[in-house]
Amino acid sequence: MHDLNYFREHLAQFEQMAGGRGAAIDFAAFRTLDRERREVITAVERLKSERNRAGEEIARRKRAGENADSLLSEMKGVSDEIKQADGRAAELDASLQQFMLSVPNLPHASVPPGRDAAANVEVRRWGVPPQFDFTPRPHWELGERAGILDLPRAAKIAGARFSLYRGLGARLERALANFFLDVHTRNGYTEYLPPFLVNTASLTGVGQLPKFAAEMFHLEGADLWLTPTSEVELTSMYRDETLDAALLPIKACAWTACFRSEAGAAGKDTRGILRQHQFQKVEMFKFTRPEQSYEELESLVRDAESLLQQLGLHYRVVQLAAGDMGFAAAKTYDLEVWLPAAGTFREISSCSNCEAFQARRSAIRFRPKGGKSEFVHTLNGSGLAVGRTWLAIVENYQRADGSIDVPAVLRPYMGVERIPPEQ
RNA sequence: GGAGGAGUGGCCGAGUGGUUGAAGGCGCCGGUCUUGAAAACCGUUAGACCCGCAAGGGUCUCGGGGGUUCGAAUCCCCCCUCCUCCGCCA
Repeated sequence: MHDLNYFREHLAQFEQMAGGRGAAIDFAAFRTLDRERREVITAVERLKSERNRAGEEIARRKRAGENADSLLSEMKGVSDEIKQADGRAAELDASLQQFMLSVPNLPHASVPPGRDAAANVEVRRWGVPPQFDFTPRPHWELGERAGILDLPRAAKIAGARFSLYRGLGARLERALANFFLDVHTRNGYTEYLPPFLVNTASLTGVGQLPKFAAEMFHLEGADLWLTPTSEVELTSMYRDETLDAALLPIKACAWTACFRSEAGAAGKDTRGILRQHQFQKVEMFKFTRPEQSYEELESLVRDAESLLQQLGLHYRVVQLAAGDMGFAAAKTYDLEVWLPAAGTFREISSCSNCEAFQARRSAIRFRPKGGKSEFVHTLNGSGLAVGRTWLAIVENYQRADGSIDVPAVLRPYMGVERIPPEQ
């Protein structure tokens, strides 16, 4: 969310941004609403000021044993007026709030313009694609043959877009999560294990609500949703707090399951486990001072990259264009890993600086030495999506016989050097 | 799930309808003193919003929401959170 005064004074800039992002925002409605709201507030505050003054006078007269009946009956009328105007002000306030909550973040000056992924810019590449003297198989074939992934039975348990890992497949998933967390904690990120269910206030604070309710699972009869990403939990743990400035930047990481309804994704990536209703992710998160957030974004990306490098997976870093970024992000880098069966790069991590957008919604501040409190900047990045790393390893490390080599860094976690072709 | 208790400013803690945005203490920040520091003393110390070029003025906020009243931290109703005991449970 944006600062109301800033928004009002820079409307042209926001109108331009909305055009660039393809966001439909009714600026005319805002102007009307904003004007009316301020008129009503000004009027009601004048009445309240009058009431407060009269209240003091009534108290004074009563103490002095004088009669205050005339003032009392006069104020009765004023009080009714206030009640009415206050109701109207509350309505307008709520409408304005809803409007402001639906305005996406402004892209940083370094973000390439463009409405969609076609305008994204490749920043760098690492490694080379593995060479095969056979046709590489997709992970669902390899997984099924090796007995480490059972999608038909997952469908029996829960339905399409759910997975059931088995044996060394389950172990690989667990090994990856442990490996990621071990690296992050060595790099100074504090490990958290948060709730997987989150409330409406938390989702609103990060920008997931009110606009993206359809992309999540909601519990019946409770104000709880299945978390779509632990970015929600890690942001919200400090909601309504003023952080100790000396502690910034604060670095956190967490392993959680993530749940997405993938509404509107029908027909996309239906084979395999690339796009699931439930997947695991290790998230990296930072709370920083405003002046250091872009520097911290670069190091966040490098922290994510180092995981792929240690795993020996070929990848590229892509900077997202304005129109391809998430609602809350001011600048985003995606890490895309090479998938040999499809012969394409696919997203495995997304690292964003949200600047003060989430901090303002969530009221997360810090106080500079001797100064007024300010909003922190929040950054998040996957480090990494575990399920997608799983399938990247299976595909990139496959051998002709259908067995899968275990990357060296994972062997201590796996206890084996290779996943055999049949189990 | 049942019974009881509690939620006040960065923290502790007063306050049961009328200069209480809130005593007092602690902490923090600034200053005086000091070669420096400590101590002592003085001062400051939340956020949001509205009017205003500004200076400044005003409104709201005592877990959240609603109500009673000219006026509510103080009275009433609903909800939330925490604590204790019971039940249940991994």
